Amino acid sequence: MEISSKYSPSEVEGKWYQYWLDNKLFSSKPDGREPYTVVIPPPNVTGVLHMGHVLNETIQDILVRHARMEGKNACWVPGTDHASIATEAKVVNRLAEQGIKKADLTREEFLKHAWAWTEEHGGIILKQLRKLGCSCDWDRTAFTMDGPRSESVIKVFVDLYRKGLIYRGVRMVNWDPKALTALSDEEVIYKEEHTKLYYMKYYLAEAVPGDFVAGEGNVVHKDEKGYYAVVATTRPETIMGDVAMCINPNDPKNQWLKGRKVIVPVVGRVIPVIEDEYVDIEFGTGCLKVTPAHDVNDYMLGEKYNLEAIDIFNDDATLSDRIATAQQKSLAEVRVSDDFVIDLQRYVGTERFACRRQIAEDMVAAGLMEKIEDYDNKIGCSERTGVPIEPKLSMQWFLKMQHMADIALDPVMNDDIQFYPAKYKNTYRHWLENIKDWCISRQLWWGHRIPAWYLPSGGFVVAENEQEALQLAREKSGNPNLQQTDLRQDEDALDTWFSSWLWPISLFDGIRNPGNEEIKYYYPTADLVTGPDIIFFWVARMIMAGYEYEHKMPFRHVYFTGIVRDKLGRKMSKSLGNSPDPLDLIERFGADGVRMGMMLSAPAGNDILFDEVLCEQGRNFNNKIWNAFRLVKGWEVADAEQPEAARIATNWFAAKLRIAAEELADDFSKYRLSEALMTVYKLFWDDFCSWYLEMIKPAYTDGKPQPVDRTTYDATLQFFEILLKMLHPFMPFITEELWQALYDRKAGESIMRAELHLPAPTEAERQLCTHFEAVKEVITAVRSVRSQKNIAPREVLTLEILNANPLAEFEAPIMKMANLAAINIVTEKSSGSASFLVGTTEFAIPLGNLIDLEAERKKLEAELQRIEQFLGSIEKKLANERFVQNAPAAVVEMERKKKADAEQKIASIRESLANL
RNA sequence: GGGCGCUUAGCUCAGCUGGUUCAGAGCAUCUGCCUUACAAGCAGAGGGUCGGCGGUUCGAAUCCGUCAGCGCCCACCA
Repeated sequence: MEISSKYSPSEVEGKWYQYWLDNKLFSSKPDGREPYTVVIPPPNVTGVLHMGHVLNETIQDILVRHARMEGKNACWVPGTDHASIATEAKVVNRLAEQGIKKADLTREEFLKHAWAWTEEHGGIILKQLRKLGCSCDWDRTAFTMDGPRSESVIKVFVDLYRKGLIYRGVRMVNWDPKALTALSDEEVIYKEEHTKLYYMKYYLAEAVPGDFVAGEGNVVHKDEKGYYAVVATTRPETIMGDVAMCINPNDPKNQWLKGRKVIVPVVGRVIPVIEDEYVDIEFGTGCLKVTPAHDVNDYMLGEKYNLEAIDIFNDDATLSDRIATAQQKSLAEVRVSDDFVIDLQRYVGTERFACRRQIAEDMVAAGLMEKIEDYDNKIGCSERTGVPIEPKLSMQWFLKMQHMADIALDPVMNDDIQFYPAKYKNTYRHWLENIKDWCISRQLWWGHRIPAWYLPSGGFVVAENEQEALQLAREKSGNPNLQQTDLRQDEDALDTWFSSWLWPISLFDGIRNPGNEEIKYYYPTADLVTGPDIIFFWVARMIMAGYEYEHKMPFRHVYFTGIVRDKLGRKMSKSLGNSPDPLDLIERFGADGVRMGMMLSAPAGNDILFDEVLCEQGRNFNNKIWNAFRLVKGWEVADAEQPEAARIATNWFAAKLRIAAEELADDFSKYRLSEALMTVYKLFWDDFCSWYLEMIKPAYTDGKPQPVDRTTYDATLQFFEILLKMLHPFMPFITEELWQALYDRKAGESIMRAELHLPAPTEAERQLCTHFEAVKEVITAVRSVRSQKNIAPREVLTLEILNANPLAEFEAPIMKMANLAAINIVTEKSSGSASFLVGTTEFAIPLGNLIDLEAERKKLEAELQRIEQFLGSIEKKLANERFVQNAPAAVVEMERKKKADAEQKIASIRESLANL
């Protein structure tokens, strides 16, 4: 049979994926087996596959396929996330391209567009996962906004509301002025920015009799317009909302300001100087402007001192006309000199940053600005839209988190739920111990609408549906004639994570249908694979929901992946253009090659420096496997006696497989998947191909290959099958292709469902492998001599062993692999031979006049020096009485043996030198 | 400002409770080979004062302290 020497993934991958689908090999139903459940971290429904997904999904598929081959009932549930803010933003942009403004649409019209978009793009990513080989149970594909999931979300909202854990209130929230919605604290990312620090003059409102007495550390400012305090701020535009100035009562510089009133520059409002130890004496001038509507801390001060909050912005962060109204009002109360006032009307409607520039300019012109300095500052920005968030007072829905934190902390700290790597336990604890209530409402349409209905008479009811709402509303209002149309449902949607936190439960319908067969069987899930960036957004909250609704952990292990970076360590991004298209990579290297490339560089929790050459390595490995298969299947088989070398090789490799299986199991149990892959990689390439196959390869006589004996052949096919099984979780396609071709298989059979159980290695097998390492050393040493002396591999040599051969039982493979004519035990080496040591045994290869005596002497002398040095250090150690007394006997014994060995080696090298 | 982590070969990383001749792996590099499975390959080789300093110990890549560099997370300094 003629098979290409190159493996061609594109020809087999599609075929086998379809085969798996056709035979329902991914599907799972509850049965008597141990379940192994994984729920996919649902990608955004409109997203496309990127390298981060490739990493994440490959890991999950490896775990799932591995569990399946262990005989577990593996169930990997796929699905997508509606990603409310991201998707809504995309839809808004798309509509804008068509000249449609969201504001011009009704909610219903907008949602129609959003669903159309979702249907158009939704699921693309799931199709792409198939190319990667993901073995998800596609019949279970879910969407966070499909029927069952939406009902679950609403049910949970109502339940938590009735438990008193959800409340509605006016709070300072993170406002995204682009998306026009509130965000949770977790959705705000802080960015370092170069800004300015503006020092503004707040003149005293009252005339002061005489001069202030300097001293007492008072720092007093005065100019022709009078005395003034200086306030430093990064946001001069917010002075329009100033209602107080605050100093630290212990600040010596500002004692003179105690009890005074000052004039807000530009605005002309007269405000009190209040005192609070919150103010940092060291920062700026120690004077803080208080703007309760636009700063979280100021808001707290406002509450404490009962100050008015003047909201100066519209929702889109343009200046509201309230600033002008407020100015007129305050000027009507206390008239101040025009020197300090500018009509605020001119700022109404301007954008916040334009306004900042303008007001700073105006203040400089009016002499109200002391100075402006450069300043580095951290600015909170919206995770989704990127624009700086605006702290804003608004009415929102919140979930009380203390109770949730209480039930979610212990299980992680005491390892009921295990994190890999464990360092994230700290991060997790810190967040839970400083938990804040979760703002769950979003001013968006794309999402689960909050199930609250407002009554015409005021107040609201929370219910699972309109009928129930109406009934509750009638009871609450005491008006039995109340109609559906009298009720107005809350316009807001819920935070996306308010649905994803239920994912491990809602996928098995555990919320709507508690205690059903599926939830009982599949929950808790086994492993969650996700990035540490969503540990708070998602992981922590799933744990909370898990304990609240199932009273059990949602998953037993969490595997945190790293971030995929390029080989220079930069994050992959569209703008850098350093993010390869996974489908293109699959095209070029095959899915198996890409999977391997990804895994070779992916220890849990460390960032992954992705380099295409790793995929190349994966492709090369596929090719190696392919060619090993070609070799083995190309052999003719005969009923002949098994050659000695093959017999030994077979025993050795059988032992080697068991030891490797043990290592693999250990790697898997610790989620060290890269190591596991490397273990199989070396097992296949080095041990199987370079050693085993070479040892059993039938000889050629008369230019024709001899047939292989049946015993060896059968063993080899078995080994090959085991190797394929070990490789299958990592490289599903090529292993299926070859597994199918290795033996005759029944229709519908698959390596996917083949089980892999190897017995633990026996002590004798371990010994065998240890001895065999010495065999390899001898063979390598002979080859090395060949290489140094330029002796062709096909030229037959003789090997001499001084005194006795400790590897006597391995003569056959040594002769074959080193291409020797004979192995002779000698008491004295032939003159003119190249010698080497393995262990304490001396070997020599007679080379006649090929030998370069001088070079040989140099080599031996170098070796002698090295060993003498080594001996010296050991002797010193053994001469140290404290070592001999304190170290464990075994360690001392080992040192004595090292000494004896070294002495023996020195003796034999000296002898060789003498013989030269 | 707090917390966590990292620093071992040219690159990416192993090295678990200090002691098996412990300084390792893969890739890359160098040398020689188109040897009848595979040149996307075969055989062989070179390469590191384990970030610096100090300490504990009979013994330190491993434990402790400290310094330097890098990274991540959290935090209301305007």
